[in-house]
Amino acid sequence: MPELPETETIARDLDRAVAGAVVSGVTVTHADVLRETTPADLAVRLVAARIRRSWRRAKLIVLDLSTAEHLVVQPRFTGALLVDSGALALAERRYTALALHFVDGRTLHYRDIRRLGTVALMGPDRFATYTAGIGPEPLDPTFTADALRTVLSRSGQAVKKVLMNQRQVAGVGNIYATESLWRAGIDPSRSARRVAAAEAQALRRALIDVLSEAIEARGTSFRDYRDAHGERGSFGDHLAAYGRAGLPCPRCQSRLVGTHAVDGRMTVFCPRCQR
DNA sequence: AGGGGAACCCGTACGC
DNA sequence: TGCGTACGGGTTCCCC
Repeated sequence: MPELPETETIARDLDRAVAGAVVSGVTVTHADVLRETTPADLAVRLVAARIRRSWRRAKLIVLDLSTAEHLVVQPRFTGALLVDSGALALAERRYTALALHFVDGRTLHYRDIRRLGTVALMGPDRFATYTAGIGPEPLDPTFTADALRTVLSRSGQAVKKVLMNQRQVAGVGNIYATESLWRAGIDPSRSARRVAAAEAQALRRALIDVLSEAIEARGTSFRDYRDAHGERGSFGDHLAAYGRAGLPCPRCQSRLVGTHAVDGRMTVFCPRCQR
């Protein structure tokens, strides 16, 4: 389940690997991952295009093309982008849904075991509209405490749910919402608009710190996540709350509680130091 | 507006 | 051993 740090890791690795590569062909083996395009249309629009760069927006990997179009990959749970220079094992290619072949002989696989992930091809206008609907990037300088407070004040929903809503804040999912709320000492179920200014400031700090540290660690490998080299991230060793229900809170030693009460998603928090 | 539920998909875990 | 079924998980969409 790649969130912001995992997606950032993939996008950076991919940028090093395939920026400048020119597409020579496209193979679609599972068309159901495609959005806003078809296999035939994809081939027409991608062949001869050069990949300008690979970057991240929210939990999306965006490949900018020389045609001014954008290939937008949303890996969801099991999606992965793997660069094959000829050494990729057959088992790794088994779940390829889409492959871009490059003039230099390499292949970029979009592999997705459960195929809930998506790949869309968007023109510049469509891409602009699409990204305009996504909330601010937490690591952007414009994501100030005031900006976060404005977002939170607009909703009476649980603060954790608001953090995870991509229209409100970009790139934050269950792991990093859980961790940042633990660090900020805020109960995940508390109404967003009841988060005070000082708390919003602490929450902003916690989000930025947690996400930055996780990028440094190349992400958290829970279940299937692997980076573009097939490697795991190491931030899992630093999680204080996520996945630790029943274990002692690292801050106050109280027993961490796991609940599905917020948005039907597993939430772990410390009932003593998160209020 | 906000809440609930379904759909998307298939490996994994489990029951028999 | 094998077959059948429930489950999870982020996002979107639909309905109340």
